Amino acid sequence: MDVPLPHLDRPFDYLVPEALDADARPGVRVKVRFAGQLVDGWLLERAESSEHPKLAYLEKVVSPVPVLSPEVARLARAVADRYAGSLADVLRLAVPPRHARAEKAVTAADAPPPENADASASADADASASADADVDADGRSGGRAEVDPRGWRDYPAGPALLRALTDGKPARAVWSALPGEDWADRYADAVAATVAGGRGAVVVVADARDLDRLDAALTAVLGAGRHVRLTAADGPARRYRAFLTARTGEADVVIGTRAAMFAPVRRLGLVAIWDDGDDLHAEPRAPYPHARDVLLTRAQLGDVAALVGGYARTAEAQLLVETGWAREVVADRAVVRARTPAMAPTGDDPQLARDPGAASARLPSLAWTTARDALRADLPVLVQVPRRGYVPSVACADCRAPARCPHCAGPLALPSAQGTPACRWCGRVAAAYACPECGGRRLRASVTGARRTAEELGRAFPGVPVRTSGREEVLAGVPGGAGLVIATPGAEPVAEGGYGAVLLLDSWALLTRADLRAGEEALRRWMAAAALARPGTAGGRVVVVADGALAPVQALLRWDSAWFAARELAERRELGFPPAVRMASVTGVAEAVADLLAGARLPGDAEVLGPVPAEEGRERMLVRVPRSRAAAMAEALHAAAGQRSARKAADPVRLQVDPLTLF
DNA sequence: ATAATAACGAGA
DNA sequence: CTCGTTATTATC
Repeated sequence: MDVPLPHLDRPFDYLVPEALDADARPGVRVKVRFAGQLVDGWLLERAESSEHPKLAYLEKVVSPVPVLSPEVARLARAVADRYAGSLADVLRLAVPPRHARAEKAVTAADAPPPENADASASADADASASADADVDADGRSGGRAEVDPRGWRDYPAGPALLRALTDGKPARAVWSALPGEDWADRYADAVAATVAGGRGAVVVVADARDLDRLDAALTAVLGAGRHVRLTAADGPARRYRAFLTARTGEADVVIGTRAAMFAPVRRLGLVAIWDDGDDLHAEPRAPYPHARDVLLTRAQLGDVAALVGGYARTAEAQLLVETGWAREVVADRAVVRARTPAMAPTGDDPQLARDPGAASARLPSLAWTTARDALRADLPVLVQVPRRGYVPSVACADCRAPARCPHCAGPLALPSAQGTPACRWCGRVAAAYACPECGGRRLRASVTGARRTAEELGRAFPGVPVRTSGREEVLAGVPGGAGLVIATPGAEPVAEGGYGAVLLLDSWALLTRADLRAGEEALRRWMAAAALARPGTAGGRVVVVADGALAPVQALLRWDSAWFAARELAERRELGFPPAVRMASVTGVAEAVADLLAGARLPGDAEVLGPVPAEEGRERMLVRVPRSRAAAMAEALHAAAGQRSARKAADPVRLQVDPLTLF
């Protein structure tokens, strides 16, 4: 039933009229009369009989295409259960809205497949045997030919991973990519290995740029037509068309943003996610599932291999490794050292005054000389700056001159509305700030975006082309010669041949966020930028403007995010934070939150924490349980939400399991 | 949303 | 004890 009310989150029985018998197959959309009105619904299964005494008839089959595959139906139920949500909410995410014209175009070409094509949904031998027969009949797969592991040879466990994929084994890997790694090529290899074994794949990336890169890499390996892109950004018609192409089995490799995480794929053999720490992987609509968890659930349910990769490792990925659920795929230290650019932290800057160029660019002198040297060697330089509006820097309230750190001339910023200003570069607190221009002591928030930084740097390095890549315009790549590239995190273009220097200027903004993931996120963004530099042996250098003693900075310098992730996970165990435990947040007006929690039959060892202030007028309570009680907690909260919705409680309450931000 | 149904209380 | 009204709950 396509109604989001949690107390109606269960199947209902209907009679199938003679006229609809042929079309009324599991997986089709239907309309039924429910409580007097016509509502949309899903036909989940056909049955001979019903417990229910008085059944109504199915009103209509919206379309005979069984868009909901058995595997996805099962997955959606599991995801709803994990996230204390309703099946209807998950199905809204899993099956894109119908587009009649697109449907006509696709189904005219080929008829929907017989149900036994969904071999991945069941582990039964008959289904997989017939699946193998299909492959040979298709002539699409040349048996079990081994795929060239190419760049995977740099990782001792890499070739074995590809072999396992080709052999159809449910291998599970957490991959830490080397700096300079062409991750898209490696993912294309993994998909090719899966396809060589006669199975399909789903790969999820964070944004359109990563998707384009993966698309190109896959086209190079598989050719066109074997894979399909599925992303909400393509619009309803193309999205539905891509969805149907996968559903009919015409394409058995689906790549996309998180809209693709539920994509129906015939004989699914591999689910993969790149850069699982990117917060774009968290679905903002109820029940707020995370792409990584949806894919891992899929792997778990379906005897499917899983690949979780990134330059940086998340605490969640670390947990997979530590529990033995997945194996890590990492390079040997010697290889890491050979590939890593030369890295140096810089905070204190006693030489600032002696470098007029650095002063005018408002850069610490090590950063400035590093950039200068790279430009002289005719190599591009990447400067990573905070996203506009991310953490506002401040200016004098009287004369509007930007407030600069008295010590290193870095921009000052206000960590919170009433906090004292602190330097974004060296972190020093400027308690007794006085404007050097007019002597004013009052500050106002201002924003120095990428464009402004670009202007300043352009003046410091005259004659050098300056490009910016940020929210408005994201560059995919830049040429190899001398040039400055100013980019916000996540928008760093790839440079031909690699950058000669990468300057990471936003350390303060990243590290001082009041967020559980601040350190992890900083490291992730730094590594993503540093990965674009040449190896140290080829002149690549990275300067991070931050205290070299900080753990995330240490992890960057050693290119060891596994170490950092282990540390991070240990800390979260100690503090009792996810992913070491399972948490849920309950958000709403105070009475509603209290009402829901009062009605929830939580497991005995559940802790209720809070309230934490949320958006205006709301409050937020956190429920914490050991991971072994996760299912019970989700069930209890979902049931309590059901009770409330059944008695039509006025104020809505938002339930989020493992929310991305806790404070 | 709306109908069935349980709960309740006033009047006979 | 019944009838009429109101809260509750299920909705195939």
